[in-house]
Amino acid sequence: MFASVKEQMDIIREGTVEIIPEDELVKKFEKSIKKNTPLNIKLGCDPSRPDLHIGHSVVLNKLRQFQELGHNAILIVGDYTGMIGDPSGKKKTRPQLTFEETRINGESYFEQAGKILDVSRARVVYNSEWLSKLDLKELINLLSKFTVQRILERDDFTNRLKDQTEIALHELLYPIMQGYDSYAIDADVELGGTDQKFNNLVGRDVQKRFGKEQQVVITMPLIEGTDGSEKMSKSMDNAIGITEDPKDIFGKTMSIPDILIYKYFQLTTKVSLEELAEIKKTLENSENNPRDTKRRLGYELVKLYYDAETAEKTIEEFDKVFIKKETPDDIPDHEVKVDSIKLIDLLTEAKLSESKTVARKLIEQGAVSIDGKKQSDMNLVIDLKDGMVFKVGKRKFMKIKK
RNA sequence: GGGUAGGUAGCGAAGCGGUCAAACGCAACAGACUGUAAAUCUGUCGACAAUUGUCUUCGGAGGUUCGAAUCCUUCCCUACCCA
Repeated sequence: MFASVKEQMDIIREGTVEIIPEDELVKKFEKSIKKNTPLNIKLGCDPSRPDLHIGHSVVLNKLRQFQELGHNAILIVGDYTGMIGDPSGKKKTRPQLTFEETRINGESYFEQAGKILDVSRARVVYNSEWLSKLDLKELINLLSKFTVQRILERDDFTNRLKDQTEIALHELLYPIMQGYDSYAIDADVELGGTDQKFNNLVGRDVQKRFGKEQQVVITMPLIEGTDGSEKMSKSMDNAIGITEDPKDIFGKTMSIPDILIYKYFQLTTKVSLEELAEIKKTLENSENNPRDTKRRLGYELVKLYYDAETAEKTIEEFDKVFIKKETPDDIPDHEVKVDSIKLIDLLTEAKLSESKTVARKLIEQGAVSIDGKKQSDMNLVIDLKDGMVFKVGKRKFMKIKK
């Protein structure tokens, strides 16, 4: 049984940037109710970057809503395109994946998405299934339905032409291949970030050219990463991974700029609309410390990807280390076999610093302490004792184990 | 195929024979401060050794020179214009 069209629309519309076109979605819902068949909701996944971060969760959350409304979630792993290798980086050609890698990554993607989706009711397909069967004749037929101008309209390409960065020929085919995926699985709706708008619209074109019903494209906002300016991505090193340690999820959340707090709540957590309104009010009142709201955000995220208990513990640890500046409970051990060692050698060996030179600089800057006592002698030789606690910077700790 | 402009540290970008381990910006790291791993300010930011030293870096390989990121040869790569 499906909910009413209005109910479904209200839920789906929430948080989206665009629904193209909205009236077609209404019609699709109507038809689905009348025929009592679920809609196919497509989401493409990139198997070259199998680590999901909370930026991906925005779109996955929307997909989950569709699931909850009784529709089919279809995850498409772009293994075929992954095997060809997408050199979308500026200079580096992306390493081409082997067949095995795409499978492993695909599975890992699926597993991670399971933290958000109901995977037992989701379908995963690999696009090699149909793309590898296209022969040149069919490919040419497919390509003949598009013009260079149409493909170059895409912002990315336009900008790259302007910036004089290379565009590999096959990159031009990507949108068409992705569009072909929609045709192959009979997608009714395709979800994606706003950056995928163009690609997803091409899906509509492909379906139309081949005489199929066109999909509705729903775009979701992209969120900025922890640096607050660039879109969250692993390559920008500003992402919060959903499989990261609770303390990293929490800590990284605490490092986002204050202005992003609301957006994160809205797009990456499951808090209700009422709570959202309350959070907004809290943030607008300058008497409140944004830190406290941010801390709640971190709590919500840890709770989402772990559980409430872990979230409580994480918050306690954070307070202890960063607000009260105490030593955390859980410190990694470093096993030593010798009785004494130079401090700089120890720090390097234990990976608390990258090199001895860096270790020296850290000591010079007063970043190193042993059992709470700041060390300033870079030639210091330490007599190692079991249980000694070393601290480097604000968050690197190590306990000696003999 | 012809022409032009380029390839510099994590990225962007100066330098165009010695004073270059290489300006500057961003990122990163550290310190101070702070209601936060926000913001702001200060510092560090190739490696090794130590108190002004040594070694490896400026697309690759050779060469010229007392001395090269800087000049020459050659190769590889990229963008743009022309065909």
